Amino acid sequence: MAIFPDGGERYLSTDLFTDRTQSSLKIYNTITKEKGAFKPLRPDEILMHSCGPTVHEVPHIGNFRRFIVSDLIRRYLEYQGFRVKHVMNIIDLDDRSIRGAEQADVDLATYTEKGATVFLEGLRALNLRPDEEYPRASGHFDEMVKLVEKLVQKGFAYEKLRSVYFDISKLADYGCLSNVVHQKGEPGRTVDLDDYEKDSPADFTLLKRSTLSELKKGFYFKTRWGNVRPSWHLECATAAMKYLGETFDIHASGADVIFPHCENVLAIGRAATGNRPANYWLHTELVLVEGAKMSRSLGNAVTLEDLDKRGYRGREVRFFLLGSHYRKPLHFSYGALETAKNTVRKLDGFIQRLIRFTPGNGYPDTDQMIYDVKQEFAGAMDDDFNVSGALAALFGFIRRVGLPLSRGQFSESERNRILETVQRLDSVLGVMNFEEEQLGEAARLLMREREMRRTEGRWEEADRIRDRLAEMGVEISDTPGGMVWRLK
RNA sequence: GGCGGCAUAGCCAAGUGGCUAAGGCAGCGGUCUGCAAAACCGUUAUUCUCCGGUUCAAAUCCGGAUGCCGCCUCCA
Repeated sequence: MAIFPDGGERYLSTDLFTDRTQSSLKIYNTITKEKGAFKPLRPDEILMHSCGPTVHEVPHIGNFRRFIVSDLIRRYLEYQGFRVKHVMNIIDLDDRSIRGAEQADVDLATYTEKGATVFLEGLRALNLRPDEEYPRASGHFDEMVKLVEKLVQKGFAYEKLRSVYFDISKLADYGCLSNVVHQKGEPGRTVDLDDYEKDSPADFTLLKRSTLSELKKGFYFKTRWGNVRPSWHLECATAAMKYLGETFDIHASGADVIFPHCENVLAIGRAATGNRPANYWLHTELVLVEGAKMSRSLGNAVTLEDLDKRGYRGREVRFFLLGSHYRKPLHFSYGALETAKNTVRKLDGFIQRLIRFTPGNGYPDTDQMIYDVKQEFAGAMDDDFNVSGALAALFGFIRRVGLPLSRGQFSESERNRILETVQRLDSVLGVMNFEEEQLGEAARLLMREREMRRTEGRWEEADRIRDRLAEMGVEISDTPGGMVWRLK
């Protein structure tokens, strides 16, 4: 047993102890229905695909949840020392976009621009790490056709009345992701057989014959089968395989689209290459509002803009969407958002106190505390991204640091190590603010004036100045060590 | 009807067989303060929806009940 002068923390956290081939991360895989060890395809780089959004309208925060989860996963893998290549395709070629563009009498690109722009702005507001690029379905039609040709050649797809369908009876184990079993003559409840011209109602669309009005407006692509538009499943499968290759590590999506969408992306990949396109299939649960799925059609959708108007910033929304486990539904309410806001404020206060700290003679437990929080944090995240456990570790650390910090016991280098640790944990969470708050000259003068009034015992005047500072957004507290302030 | 999932304090939430059931928010008590606020200290579930079973031992496993959510091949 070696004894390190600094408690070993710095030594143990170096790369010497990071064996990436032996990652202790466990991930729940929707295909196997169990948590298992994560084994990356390559030693240093993770390839990850997230089903992107449709952009026929402005996204709501329920849409954003799974992107934040993808971001959390990506950040945690990066925290573990992996490089992550993440691809998220933007679906700007779906039926609703086409219908919307038709009705608005504009071309498709114009129609989808707003949704796409607001979506990308949302990613920034919610502090998601940017990808290299965000491929759009509309720019990848040739690749889609090539993929369909391959499926037709291999006998997995057929043309009927100028549409091309995927024949699921040709693929053994179709349904292995969602467990949807196809029984003869017993289609699901919502199947209206009159709407179908496929060989079997269970087959899914790859390329759909364009309607007359779509043809008139020019919303179609020419192929050897006729004038068509692609299906969402084909778009997703094409983008993932183009940017990540035939086999990648992680496919992330929403629990509401396991079937049919992800099942069909999996089917296309397996049919085309003989292998599963992704090894790990993750699905984030939904955001619920008063017990029902948040969706535009139910009229309960809340957008980032709505929340911004009510005074909730991106970091606060991020914390709310991040705060509970991704495989559990998340109940939206303004009360819950208020909780998130208070919690983020508490974190901000802690950071500001660390930044403006009073140096002391040193606190011997510092390195042990740092070692513990990193262990607990990683232990929780390794367990299928247990954010609640990771946050508990963080808050436990903050509590342990709190007393010595309030007494001014930490040395400068200890304070710096604590700050670095919190920064490192936040490289995963992405909810904290490490910029020192600045005070304006006017506020500074008022504070000096108040201090004078207080020493003179003119309490009413001092209180009036405190109120004025509060109006300016500066919160004043009188502590044994003197007046302290922070921004509201 | 089929498939998948959920139920833990006032609210949110971790815990999937064994140490006092994490943590957050809110609340309450205290220290400090001219008053406040912040900070810090302390406190808040003999019990995990209900009933039965297995076990030396169950929030955790099994059976059943109740309530709730998502999906069921158009579209997303």
